[in-house]
Amino acid sequence: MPAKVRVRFAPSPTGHLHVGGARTALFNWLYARHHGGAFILRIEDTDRSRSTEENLGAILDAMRWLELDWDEGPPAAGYRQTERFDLYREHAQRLVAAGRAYYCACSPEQLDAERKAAEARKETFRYSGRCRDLGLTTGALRLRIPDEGTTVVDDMIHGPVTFDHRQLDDWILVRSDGTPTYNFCVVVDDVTMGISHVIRGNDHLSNTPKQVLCYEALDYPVPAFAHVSMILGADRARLSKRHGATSVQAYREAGILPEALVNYLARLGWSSGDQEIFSRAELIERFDIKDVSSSGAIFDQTKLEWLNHEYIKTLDGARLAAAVTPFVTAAGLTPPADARRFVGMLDTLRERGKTLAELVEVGRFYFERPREYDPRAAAKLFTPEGRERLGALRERLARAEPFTAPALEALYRATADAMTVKLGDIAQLTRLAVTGRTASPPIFDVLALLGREETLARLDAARESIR
RNA sequence: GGCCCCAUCGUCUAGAGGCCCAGGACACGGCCCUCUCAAGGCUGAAACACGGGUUCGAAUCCCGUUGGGGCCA
Repeated sequence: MPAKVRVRFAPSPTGHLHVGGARTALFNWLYARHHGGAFILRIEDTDRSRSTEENLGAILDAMRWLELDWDEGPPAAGYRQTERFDLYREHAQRLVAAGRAYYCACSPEQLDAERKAAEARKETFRYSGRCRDLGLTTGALRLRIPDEGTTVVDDMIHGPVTFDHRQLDDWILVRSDGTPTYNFCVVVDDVTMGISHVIRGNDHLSNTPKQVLCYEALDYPVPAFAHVSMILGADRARLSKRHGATSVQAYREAGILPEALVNYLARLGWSSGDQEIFSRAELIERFDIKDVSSSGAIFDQTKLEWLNHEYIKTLDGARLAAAVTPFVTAAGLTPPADARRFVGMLDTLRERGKTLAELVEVGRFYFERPREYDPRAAAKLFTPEGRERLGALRERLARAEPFTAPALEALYRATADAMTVKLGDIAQLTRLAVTGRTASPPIFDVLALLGREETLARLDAARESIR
């Protein structure tokens, strides 16, 4: 029987949740949910100078927004590295006692000189191991690495990766000031938390043999590893701020739906046949770490927006309304009090905006009267003749019964015939008068949603503007 | 610099020796639909980095080159 699956995501609260981190978290989460295991959240906050509570809060918030719920982790105690120093100290002592680690008193200057000398000889610098058998009791604690042989990391994505011990240093576990190093904390944490599978970014692959040797020195079973490729910018360099938005929060603020971001991130480097859209349940069912690609993937915002649009098009009306409301408010507008009317408006908008923010932009006229009319269209349509037509339309609309889209369309078609003009002529004229623009949802839907009173008021205002 | 990882359309990918003169999706072009804009339907252009092997046969296996990325400094 395979051991119970326990995976973890370990962000540093030195910034917001990066989309690359979010994808790593997602893969861990999916792996846990697929196998009925546990997903653990651990906070790597040993870098006290750059870690803040605000960042931690923002990360937890982003995780919750993505609905990546954790089975263990904050706010429970013991899931922050700053709360675990006793554990690191204890394990360091064990290694010393077992003779697997030793103190090194070499000064930085000495090491530096050796490094320069090695460079001068065109050799790779590697710590000499001078202090190995001195039996020192202070200084930096180093792990004793075998001189010969290799360590093979059997990666679930990359397969076996061999590292020659001659390339590895006796690396430092604890600095001379007593603080444990990152790689050592990670090993101790993963071991003490019973992590079975370490799914993390590709940037950690090179450090893995050092960690494996540390597990072995500690006489602990080595977990399985899966190194996921990194997310790249358009220039194939690691995705960073200079490429634009990188944080989950930024996408949230841009009006991306969490299910769309999850779907996009899952599909970035992972696939299941030709399928593009996956519900969360399908993702959990289909996800297999073995299907994750070993090559880096460029973050394509255009495709994210396409996916977001797909979700916007199919989202339940009430949920869409709830999701859009903060964006309406943020634009300084107010959604209609009548929830059904609001949903009706959104139904005409959802095909026309790829993000929640765009929905508001494209449907702005629903929430406020046009402040101005498209100048080019106005020059063409708001003529004395246009004014007259608007007047005729106004009279008919005042009597239209019922004031519904199909009825209004019939009315307009009859009117066009009576005026011997094309439907488009009076439809565009009306659109400009009511929305101020030349593009909008079907104009009859718009009029019906706005209601008779508002429609007539806007037609009057438009006629007023024609002088 | 040393070590490690990676390499299919512009992008995300399918492909685990013959099903592939390479399939899907985004983006892009055309046509249709149409009160505008969208959405939708149909359709087009677009890739196995290069060079050697192995094999009857290679996008798929091996070696090298080139290019990109990462880690250690």
